[in-house]
Formats: sequence, C-alpha cells, structure tokens
Amino acid sequence: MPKVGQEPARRAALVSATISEIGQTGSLDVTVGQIAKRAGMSTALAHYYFSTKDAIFLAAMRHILTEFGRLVRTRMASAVTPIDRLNAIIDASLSREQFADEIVAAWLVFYVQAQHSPEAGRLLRVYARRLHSNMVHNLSMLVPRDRAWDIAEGTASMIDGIYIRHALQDSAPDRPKARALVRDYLRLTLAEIGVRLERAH
Amino acid sequence: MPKVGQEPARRAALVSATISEIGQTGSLDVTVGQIAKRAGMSTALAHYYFSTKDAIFLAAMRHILTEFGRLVRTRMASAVTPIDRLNAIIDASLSREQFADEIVAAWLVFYVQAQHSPEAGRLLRVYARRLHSNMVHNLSMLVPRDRAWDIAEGTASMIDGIYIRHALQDSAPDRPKARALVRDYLRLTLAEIGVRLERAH
Amino acid sequence: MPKVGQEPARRAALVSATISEIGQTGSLDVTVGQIAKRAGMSTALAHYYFSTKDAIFLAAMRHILTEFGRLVRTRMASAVTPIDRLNAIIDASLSREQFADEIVAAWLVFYVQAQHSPEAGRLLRVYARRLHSNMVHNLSMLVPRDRAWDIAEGTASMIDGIYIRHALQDSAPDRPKARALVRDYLRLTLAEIGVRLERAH
Amino acid sequence: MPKVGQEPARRAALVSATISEIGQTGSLDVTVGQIAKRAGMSTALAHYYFSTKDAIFLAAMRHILTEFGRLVRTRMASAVTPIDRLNAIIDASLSREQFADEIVAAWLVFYVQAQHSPEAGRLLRVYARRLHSNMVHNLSMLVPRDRAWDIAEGTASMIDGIYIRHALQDSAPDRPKARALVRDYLRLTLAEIGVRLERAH
DNA sequence: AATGAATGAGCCTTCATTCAT
DNA sequence: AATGAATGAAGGCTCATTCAT
Repeated sequence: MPKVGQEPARRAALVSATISEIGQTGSLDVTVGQIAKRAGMSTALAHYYFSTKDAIFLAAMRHILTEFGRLVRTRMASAVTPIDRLNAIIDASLSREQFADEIVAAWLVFYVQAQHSPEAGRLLRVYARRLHSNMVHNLSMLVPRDRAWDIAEGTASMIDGIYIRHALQDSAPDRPKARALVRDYLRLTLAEIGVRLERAH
Repeated sequence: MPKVGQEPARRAALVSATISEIGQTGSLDVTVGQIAKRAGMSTALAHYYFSTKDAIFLAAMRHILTEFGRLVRTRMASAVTPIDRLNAIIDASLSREQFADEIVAAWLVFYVQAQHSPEAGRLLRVYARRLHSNMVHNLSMLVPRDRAWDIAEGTASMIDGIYIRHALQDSAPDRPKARALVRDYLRLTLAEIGVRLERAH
Repeated sequence: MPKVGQEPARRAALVSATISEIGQTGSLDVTVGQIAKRAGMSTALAHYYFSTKDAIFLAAMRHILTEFGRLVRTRMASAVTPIDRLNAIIDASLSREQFADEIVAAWLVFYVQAQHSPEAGRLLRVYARRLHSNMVHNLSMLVPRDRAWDIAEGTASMIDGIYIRHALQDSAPDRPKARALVRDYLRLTLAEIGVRLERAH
Repeated sequence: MPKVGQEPARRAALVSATISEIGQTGSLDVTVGQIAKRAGMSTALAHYYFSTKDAIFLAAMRHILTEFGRLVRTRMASAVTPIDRLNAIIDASLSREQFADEIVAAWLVFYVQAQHSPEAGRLLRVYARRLHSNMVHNLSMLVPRDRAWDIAEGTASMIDGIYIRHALQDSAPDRPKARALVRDYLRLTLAEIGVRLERAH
C-alpha cells in the first residue's frame, strides 16, 4: 500500500500557503513556485493536487468564504433577537480572524480576480447574495421589506468599504472602531423607523 | 513638418489606453504591448515616454485621481452650505463619469496595486487623506470634531464599498440608489446630533 | 490468493495499449500515463514491468513484427509454388489485420522511432532483411539472382508506400485494390522475363 | 528607421534550421530552443517570427513541398512527350536534392506529423493530390483513364516506399538504382497496354 | 504485486525592456 | 520621434521516473 491519505493535508497546505502568499505580497502575481515552496513541496506536486493555478486560487477563495460562513453561523447560533443576529453578522465580518491583515489583503485580491475569472465571480456573488438575504431576512422582522433591502445593502457596503480601506491605510479605523461605525449605522437606520435599540457600546 | 510637441498627446493616449485596458480586462495583467497598441504606437515608444511599466500605471492612477479631484472641486464650487458641500463630494464620487464600469474596475485594480507598490499606495493615501480632511472640515461646522471624524470615515467607507460591489455585481444598486444610500447615512448621522436637513430625494 | 503469474498478462496489456494509443493518436507523443491507464494499471506498475518508456515501445514494435511474421508464415504454409508464396507475403502485408488503420499508423510511427532509436532501427532492419531474403529466395526460382533482388525491393517498396499513403489519405486505395496493384507489379516484372502467370483477379 | 528587412532572412534561417534539426535527429522531438540555437537566435525571437512551434513546423513542411514542386516544374519544362514528363516527375522525386538523407528523414517525420496535425495533413494531401493528378493527366494520353489512375498510384507508392526504406536502411537502393526501379515499373505497365518505350538506361 | 506520492528536468510561451537605425 | 528587432528571465505545466508503503 502506498503512502496514503496525504491529499487533504497537502491541499490544505497549498490553500493556506496561497492565502499567506497573496496576503503578504498583496497581489495576484504569485507564482505556483512560491506557493509550493511555502507549502513545502515541488511545483509538480502542487499541480498533482490542483491541476491548474486557477484551481489553487479558487480553492483558496472557497476556503476563505467557507471559513467566513462558518464564523457567521457560529456567532448567529448564540443570538436570539433579529438585532442580535444582525450584529452577529457585523461582528463576524469584523472579527479578529477575518480582519487580519493577511485575510483582508486576500479578500481584496479576490475581488479583483472575480472581475475576470467567471468562476471566482460566481463564488463571490453566491457568498454576497447569501449574506444579503440573511440580513434582509432579519431586517424584515423590524422594518418594511424595501427598507430592509436598502439597509442590508448599506451595511454590507460599509463593511466592504472598511475592508478596502483597511487594506490600504494604516490610519484606517481599528477593529473596535470599525465595528462601532457599522453598528451605529444600523442603529440609526432602525431608529428612524421607530425601532429603538441601545447605543452600540 | 517635424512631429514636435507630441509628447503630451502621446502620454495622454497611453494613460487613457491604460485605463481602458485595465478597466475592460478588470485586471492588472495588462501588457505594455496591449496598452501601446490601443494607444496606436509601438511598445518601444511607450517605453520612450514612460521608462517603465510601473510608471505608466502610476500615471494612469494619477490621472484618475486628478480627474476625480477636479470633479469634486467643480461640484463644490457651486455649493454654499457645509451640507451642500458634503453632498457635492458624495455626488462627485457617484457621478456618471466616476461610476462608469471601466473607471470603477480600474479603481479596484489600483487599490490592489497599492498593496504592493509603495508609490501607488502613497498616491492613493494622499487622495484619501485629502478627501477625508475635506469632509471633516465641513462636518466640523455641524457636529463635534470626533464625531465628524467618524462620519467622514463612515461615508467614505460606504462609498468605497459601493464601488467594490458595483465592480462585482449586476444586482448592485444603481447610481441614484447608491447616492440615496449614502446621503441617507449622512442625514441620519447628522439628525442624531440635532442637525435637521431635508430627506434625500 | 496471491496474484501470481500476472506478469505476462500485464506486459501484454501494456503492449496492446501502447499500440492502440500510438495508433489512435498517430504519434509518439504518448505518455506512459496514457498507456498505463488504458492498460488498467498505474504508471508505477508499468515501470515495474518495463523499466523504461523506450522498453515499452520496443516491446510493442517487437510484438507487431512478431505478429506479422507469424501471419506470413501461416499464409506461406499453404502455398506450394514460389509464386504462391510470393503472393502470400503480399497478402499478409495487406491482410485485414495488418492493414487496420491503427496498425498502419503504428507502423509509420515506428519507422520514425527507428530513425533515432538504434535498438528500434535494428529491430526494423532485421525484419526487413528477413522479408527481403524470403522474397529473393522465392524469386530466384523464377528469375536470375540480380533481377530477383530488384523485384523484391520494388515489391517491398510499393507495399511500404501503400502503407504510408494509407496512413495519410482517405482517398488511398482500399485493401483489394492495393493488393491488385502489388500483385500486378509482380506479374509484370515476371512476365517480362518470360514467366507467365494468370492475371491478378 | 529600425533595423529592417530581417524578417525573410530570419524566417528562412528558422525553416532551414528546423529541417536540419528534424532531419538529423530524425524525430519531431525537436525543441524550439534547438531550432533557434541552430538558426543563431534566441527562442524568444523564434516566437517573434513564428507565433507557435507548430507554425514553424508547418513552414518547414511548406518549404519542402514548395521546393519539391519547383523542382518538378523545372524538370518538366524541358520535357516534351508525356513519358518524358512522367520520368521528370520520377527523377525529381529521386533527385539529389530531395533524396538527401536529411530531407528524406524530414519527409518521414512530416508524414507522422500529418497524422495528428490537421493542418499538416491538409498540406501533405494537397501536394499528393496535385502530383497524382499531374501523373494521371500525362498517363491518360497513353492509356485508358482508369488504368492511368492505377499506374499513378503505383508509381507514387513505390516512390514513397523507397523514401521510407531509404530513411531506415543503409542497404536500401541508391539513387540510380531507385530511379531505375521506378522507371522500370512505369515501362512495364505501359508496355502491357502496348505502349512501347525504350528501356530505362 | 501494486500504487499514491513525489520530484527534477525540461519545454513552450510571454513579456518588459533595450538596441540599432 | 519612432519602430522593428532582439533577448533574458521567468512562469505554468508535463512527464518519465523513483520511493515508501
């Protein structure tokens, strides 16, 4: 019997190496060689597990999205009210894990990748849509449907914007401040409709 | 007749070609050859005017930023109240010119470029800072300083987020809706402090 | 039950797979992987049985040559006159088995292989020489020795040429026509010397 | 003005290098690097003139076919009778230029290439068809049409066969002998129909 | 006997950049 | 000012071959 069961470990190593490499160089100009080296194997082996460079990238994207999805679900599990759930989404987006420099840089790069890789675009769009409908669902319990749509869009945009600015600037707001910013937006939009909730702490 | 004084025209052609090419492919994987061809000249000539590929990219970024700056200034000129000026900034960001698919795609790409090109980063940061202080300045006439900082950041983030989402999705909000979203954010944050302004139309 | 005595079967499978693969792609650009897959085993195993890719190719050539030799011998067994025996050789060369598209393509490829693989060259030369002397032997009973040599060469050339053209063209003569062509050549050359034989049907 | 007019020379050098390289190694496993080196330039430049490796090969084939075509036309120009013209074709095929080891080896390789490169196949088929109809045309003046077709096919096959055998064997007939062989075939087939022509010298 | 895992070497191709004219 | 010509350096991918189990 051959040396077996290496596949999951190797694939994981490659995915992780890809994210690190992209995150650190902050660009898509990452060679399979760099990735493989960081993952501790030859380029040939990288191609053995992922037939193509694009496949590696997609796997890395999928990993980040999945990780994020898992995080959202975890945080939402312990929430009871719709508002708690909305805040859970915000907090997950701006959690220590997701807001790590490396991850944020990778996100940005993937957004660009999505502009010309149909598959990457699909992936990102699916995630965005899911998140959106999740928010709309919870918002609908508090405000009219059409307003819910707007608020969800506004919240998501602000989060994405914070990401993009974080990737670029040192002077960008830190995690707590960023969270407060988004929570505040939510609070205000809801307050207008008459939904009262305590000030974001 | 010697072809003299061609330099500005050639440079402009290259810059414009660069933006188009990047905007249309939605990526930085744009060769000097493609740019030169679109600009109607040889690669050698492109290198004659811009010593390096990076220089071309930087010039293109500079152009977009300058263009945007000009637009903001124009719109602000006819504004009288601080609020008018703030809305002018928002409107400039989401104007037909800036919100064109091609331009938005280019912006996104430049953000990524800024992650590993120090010069590009500096450029983008200067622009962001300028815009930020511009907003803070106007906001300070209406709300306390620290609050002004937050609102400026929130507004800018939302705009950037809208850009990023526009680049990716077909279902992203259109221009008028996007503008309403941001204006609304502004209105609400100000209203909380007691500043009353008419509802965004 | 230990899988014992698998060797001959495995080798045969590989040889057959090699011929099919070469015959179908019509080129030497056949990977060990393709061959092994078609033979239903791993590349590693293919290398276990044949230490090297060249060895696989040589075995395949040897197989085709052997198969052809067997065919010639079989057909000649039931022939009585020299002319019958000569026709048997022609018929064997253009038999349904040998004239199959796949086999013809493989032949052609092996001819090329022989140009730079000394071993392959030797193999092919041995076969050619044997066939030649076989024909010369039979022809010598009918015509002078030097004439016999020429006729043998002419016949063999024509057959080889028919192969090459068959590999290339759809409009090449079909099997019966091809056989008639070669038999006719033989008949005419012999007739000139005074040997009379009935017209090829 | 740039260093100009290099194109024809460079292309010719590459074509010639390709033929030499293929002819000498006797295989299609010839790298662009080898070709470029022999032609005295970098691989990049080779790709500058021929976008693709296949394009180089096709150009080489085209060159050989063109050269051969030219040779046939030249030889036929000084021929008066149909028989002279037929012999001119034979002689051209077995001329010193075409029968050079290198050229013959290249022919064989191209035949294989034609098996999986549609474009190469087309090229070779066009040439074969042209030669065939040329022969048929001349033969038709001497024998019935259907017989003409057969004789043309037989002659062409014999020539092709001689090539293939020449590529492989040292003991293959030399040029004069080869020519005599084919001319003899022609003489005999025609003689049968009653066309008398002097013995091939 | 059998195979998944692993790799070094190599090939085609692209590209930014330079040079000669 | 302008460009065809030229190249070094790299990158993605393939493949024969070997190894460990």
